[in-house]
Amino acid sequence: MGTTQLQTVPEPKYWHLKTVLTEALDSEFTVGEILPNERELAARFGVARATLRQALEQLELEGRLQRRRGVGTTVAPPRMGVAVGTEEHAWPSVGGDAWEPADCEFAVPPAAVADALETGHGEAVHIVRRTRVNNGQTVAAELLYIPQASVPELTGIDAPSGPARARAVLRELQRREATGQDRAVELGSAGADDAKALDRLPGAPVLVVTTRYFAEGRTAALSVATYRADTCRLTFGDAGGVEIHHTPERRAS
Amino acid sequence: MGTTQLQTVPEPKYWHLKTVLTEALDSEFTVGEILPNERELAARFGVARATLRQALEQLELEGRLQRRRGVGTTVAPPRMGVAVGTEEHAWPSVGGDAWEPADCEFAVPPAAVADALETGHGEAVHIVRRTRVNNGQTVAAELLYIPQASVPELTGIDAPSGPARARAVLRELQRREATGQDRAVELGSAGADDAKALDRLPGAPVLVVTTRYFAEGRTAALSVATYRADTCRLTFGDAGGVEIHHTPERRAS
DNA sequence: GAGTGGTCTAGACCACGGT
DNA sequence: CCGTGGTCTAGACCACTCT
Repeated sequence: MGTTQLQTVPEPKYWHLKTVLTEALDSEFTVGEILPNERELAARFGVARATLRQALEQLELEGRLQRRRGVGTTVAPPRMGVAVGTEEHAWPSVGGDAWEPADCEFAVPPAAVADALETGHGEAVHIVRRTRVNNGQTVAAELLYIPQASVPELTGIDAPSGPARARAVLRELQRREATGQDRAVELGSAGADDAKALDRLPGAPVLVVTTRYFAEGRTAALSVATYRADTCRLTFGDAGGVEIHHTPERRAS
Repeated sequence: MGTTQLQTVPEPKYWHLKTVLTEALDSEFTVGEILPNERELAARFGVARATLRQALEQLELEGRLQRRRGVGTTVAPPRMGVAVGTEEHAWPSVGGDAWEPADCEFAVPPAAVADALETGHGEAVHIVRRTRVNNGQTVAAELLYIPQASVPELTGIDAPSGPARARAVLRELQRREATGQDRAVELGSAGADDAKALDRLPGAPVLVVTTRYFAEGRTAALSVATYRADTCRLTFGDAGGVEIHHTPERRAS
């Protein structure tokens, strides 16, 4: 079966639209430029707005467009590479990339998390919430589950919650030199709280990175981090990750 | 799953619908079970079919449902963990997981690929196409770009194309002991050919894994693999990857 | 042929951002 | 306030799969 498809299959309109728009983006638009609004684009292409939107949704999924209610549709910059799995716990901000502790509580985690942590199902753990900010944009929201056993020397004299508490727990965890292994990536959709943290609408596509941290042979912590799928390219390994662009980009002047 | 009333809340209907359906899936359905058709579901919830479909689309994106035209909507099994980055080139089928060479050609790659390979822009390379089959399902389609310099001893006496040729190129590449590094993962949508290989519709969400292989200090090959985002959870590292389930699943009896 | 999901239309109203 | 994208409706027809 050759790659040439000269079949008489009717290509869906939104698919053809997407192709046309992609070519237009490559040749006639610059990063950050605002597209005509949906009603005008639909009229220009002679399709219903819903059909036009189907094409725009795909392009947004692929990171080519950015749409914001009340503002408009803009041409998105190439996805930013976000390193995963190197020095996740690095405290100092390196190259405009940093984790910012947001909150901490001591509560019972979901059953599935308790299983992975090998703790009892009713057992409370430290739950640290933090966000990852890269070049001014929040690219990820993370929930870190840390059993009390992993931070035994943590006393209760600090603040019971809030960023200060989060910092204290993380500092204690870091003293144990937990190393991340057993990492998994899958597609998900942002929940209400994650969506707010990531400045997206609920249901926005996210890449869910689940990491199990080990220290001294035991599971020291479990991290569930949701990354914006539209703007992020997750990179692994020591180097910066491969970057394959659709087309040599023109830059806004 | 009774007829629940939708309140006049700022929460979108499809979002609430998704929540209700999620709970129903957890409690009242078993893996593989067929849901009522869209028209009936829409009527049962008192919404338009388009709205119902919006909820189903999200659930399919999250890997909870599987929809097939002409068949129906079924409850999807938990995502399968697919190891990435360990023994990608492993020849023998291990545990029902294997790469199957499909084709090979000698052609000029896209400019972006040539850049990553550090070859000239007009220079032809070997392009191997193969698919990854896991437990009977095709979970990934890959394009492997291999410069002639990486397989210098490859002679032209073999078949010029086809699976046999693909096997020969891969064998030669493996002799160089290329190791994968510099890996990146991002969200994409399946093209026409990938969609066909993955048994999905064009535009289906995929996880694009880009890997640069090194041998003797040089870039030996570049791999662009698209994994089905609905059924796959990509796992990294030596172990099997973390598995977080929504809910303790019931099994079809 | 019957039944399913996939595409498409032409409207309407809502929520939000900037003025 | 206006203009934007987001949600929603009630239809219609098409492509596909199974029997």
